[in-house]
Amino acid sequence: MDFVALSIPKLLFRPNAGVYTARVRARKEKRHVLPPQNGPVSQRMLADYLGLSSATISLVLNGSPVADSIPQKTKDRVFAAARNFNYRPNFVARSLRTQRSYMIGVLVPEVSEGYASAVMGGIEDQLLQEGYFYLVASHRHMPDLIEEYPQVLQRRSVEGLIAVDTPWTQQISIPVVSVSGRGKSKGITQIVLDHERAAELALEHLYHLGHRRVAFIKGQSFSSDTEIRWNAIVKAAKRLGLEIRSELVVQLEGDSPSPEVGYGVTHKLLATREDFTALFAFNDISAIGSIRALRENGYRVPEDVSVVGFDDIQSAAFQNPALTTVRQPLRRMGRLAAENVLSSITAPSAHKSSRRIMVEPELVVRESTCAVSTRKPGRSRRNR
Amino acid sequence: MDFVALSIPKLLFRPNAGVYTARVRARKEKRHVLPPQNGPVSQRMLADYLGLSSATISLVLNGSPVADSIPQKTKDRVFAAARNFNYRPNFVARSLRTQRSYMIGVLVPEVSEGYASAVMGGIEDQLLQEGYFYLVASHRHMPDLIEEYPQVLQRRSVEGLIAVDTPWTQQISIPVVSVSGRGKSKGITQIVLDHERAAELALEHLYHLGHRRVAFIKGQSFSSDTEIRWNAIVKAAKRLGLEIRSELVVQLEGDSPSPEVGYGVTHKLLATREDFTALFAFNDISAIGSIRALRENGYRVPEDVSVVGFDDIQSAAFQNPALTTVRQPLRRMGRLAAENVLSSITAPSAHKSSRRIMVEPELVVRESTCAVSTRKPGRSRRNR
DNA sequence: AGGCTCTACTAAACCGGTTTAGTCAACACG
DNA sequence: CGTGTTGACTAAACCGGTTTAGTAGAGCCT
Repeated sequence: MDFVALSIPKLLFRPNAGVYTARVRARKEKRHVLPPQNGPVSQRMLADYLGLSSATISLVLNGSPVADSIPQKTKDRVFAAARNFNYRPNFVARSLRTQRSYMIGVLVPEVSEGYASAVMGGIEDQLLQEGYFYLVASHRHMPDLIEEYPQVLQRRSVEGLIAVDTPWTQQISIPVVSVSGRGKSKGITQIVLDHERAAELALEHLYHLGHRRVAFIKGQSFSSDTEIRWNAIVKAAKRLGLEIRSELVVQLEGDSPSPEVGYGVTHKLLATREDFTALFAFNDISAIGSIRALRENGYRVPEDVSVVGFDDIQSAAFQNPALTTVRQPLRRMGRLAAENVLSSITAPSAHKSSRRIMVEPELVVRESTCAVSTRKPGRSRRNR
Repeated sequence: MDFVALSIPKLLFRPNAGVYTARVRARKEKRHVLPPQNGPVSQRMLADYLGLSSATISLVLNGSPVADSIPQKTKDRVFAAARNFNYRPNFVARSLRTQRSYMIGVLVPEVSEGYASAVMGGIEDQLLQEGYFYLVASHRHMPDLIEEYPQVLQRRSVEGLIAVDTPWTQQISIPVVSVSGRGKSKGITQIVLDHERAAELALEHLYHLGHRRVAFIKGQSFSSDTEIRWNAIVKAAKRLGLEIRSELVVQLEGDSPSPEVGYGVTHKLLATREDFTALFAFNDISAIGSIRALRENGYRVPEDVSVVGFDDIQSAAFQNPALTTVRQPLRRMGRLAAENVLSSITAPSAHKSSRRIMVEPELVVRESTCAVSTRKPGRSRRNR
């Protein structure tokens, strides 16, 4: 009784109570009203036009099993009207109800950088194919942004995250896949290069060419690959019996994405007047800078010093000399990352534990390496 | 009367009529229920906890003027609860109601390409700063994708579009800004390089160095800059009194983003055995390929042939020789594009007509150009 | 006692779909 | 004649906010 008492006022206070009833009446009278032409066509307009309910439209258009009992004739009317009026379901409304956004967040240090954009290319290939889009945020290695963006993206209702070359420490409730990131957190899937194999490829190549005094350029401390790659190098060198002399190891510094960083550090290396016949750079960018520094100091590449890069960026093949380098299959890594977030989203039970997916590097031999020259002492003499 | 008759059944058929009434009662009894811990906190949970309505929460948190009459004490309670329970409004729900997505669509030929990713860097800078995100789609110059993606993005409720290096013919109801695209459609804003100035800078530089026989590499026919840049070159050449000999003009072909395309076309040029002392390439990528081809044919760069590139991509400075090139301020163009979509969105009345915003190029002189050598005949002899 | 103004809030419509639990008429069966 | 069953469809809850129109109650005036 008080149920009625409480509820009746609701009726009276309804600003446009009755409009729906009117609509039903219109429907019953088979008044097929053409929707007035303003903005996009909604499901409701279609329903009114056809003298059906919006529920029916939804069921039919989505091919729901509930619509099995609806005769083909009616379905055809719905399909025809949808096509004629160019009906497009409102994505936001659907997202709200289904709790699906079909969006992935992508975290990168910087979009305009070759490494990240190559990976993004692969991510895109895969995602768009599966009907997903992605939101990108670049943190430029700033810790507070690395902390904040995952939250912001999650608030934007992304269903998963891909972190490229980004250290990851957070716990988050959506699937995360990292591409060559320092992953400490459990529960995230990592796509990593087989660094041991990469180091092996490069060092074996140099070793077989007769190089014994090899200099190294380590990556910047903030780069997530620096440590793991260095450890792999140490291991591979030990296996080959190649001595790593600390005087021949320098480290990149600074956040510039230009070869400048490799250039400076190589000058520093040369200033020590230590002897070496080969140089293994952290990446192609720094290798390019190194070559320039070597040249300016009177060394020929590869005759006096062989140089090996890493990554195989686009311009590596068109340097002078063309760079010998260890290729990371960046595009494939991006694609793998996308595949894995998607499968974690659609089958949340599987892949819940930390997984590591290794991809194999490839040595691309071009012109920046050659066998240790027999007239090597000549170079040495010139140097001292 | 029949109004009541029609409406009463609605009450009776309500599956869970009464739950709301119960909630109101709870509120009145000041039962501050802790929201059960599952998933993110909703506005409703906050409302129940505080014994207020969700409307109040919304009004207070959004600083609506309607909330002016609400005492500070109540507001503080709301703020405190929101903070304590880490309340984050559901973005999708808000989008649905306000019809704002704070998302922009970005159309590019290919994400992993240097040109597009540089522009995207600028777009991102600006958008993220203003609280917007963007969805990227790459069409790889495929006409059907160029047609389709704008629709798909619009269905995804983007509030504006930025088309980078993409021909644009459609009419669309949201603001569009193109960056160096062939824009035929009215109503879109274009960010374009001052190509006349660019051609002038490059040709004047070569002319003043004494070059009179200049070869040209035109862009691929699908690239939106090709035509306009070529016209600018023709115009600038005429002004300088520099003859453009059709035997010295070749055109890039194929969609490869590598210097390969410039390499092949330069070989073809050399095969004609026509004489030239300088080469103006369509972009840095093709200039790099050209230099390689020239070298392989025994020409020194810049002593025998000066080469000018276009764009000033990252690796241009670290080529050997470092490339002289016309710099496009790509990042700034991206930022401008973003600024302009945003202002079209927030002030739809202004900027409704087609606007063109020109940005100025800059000549970056490095090592790939020099004055025509006095021993130029020597080169010629060697060639024939 | 009735009317008016304020203050402090709330009900409920609304955004535009999806989905569950029904309804209702017609027919079949015992 | 009552009782299932089925075919065709719909009401309304729901997603989680925003926003408009309105209410209840207190204080003041006359």
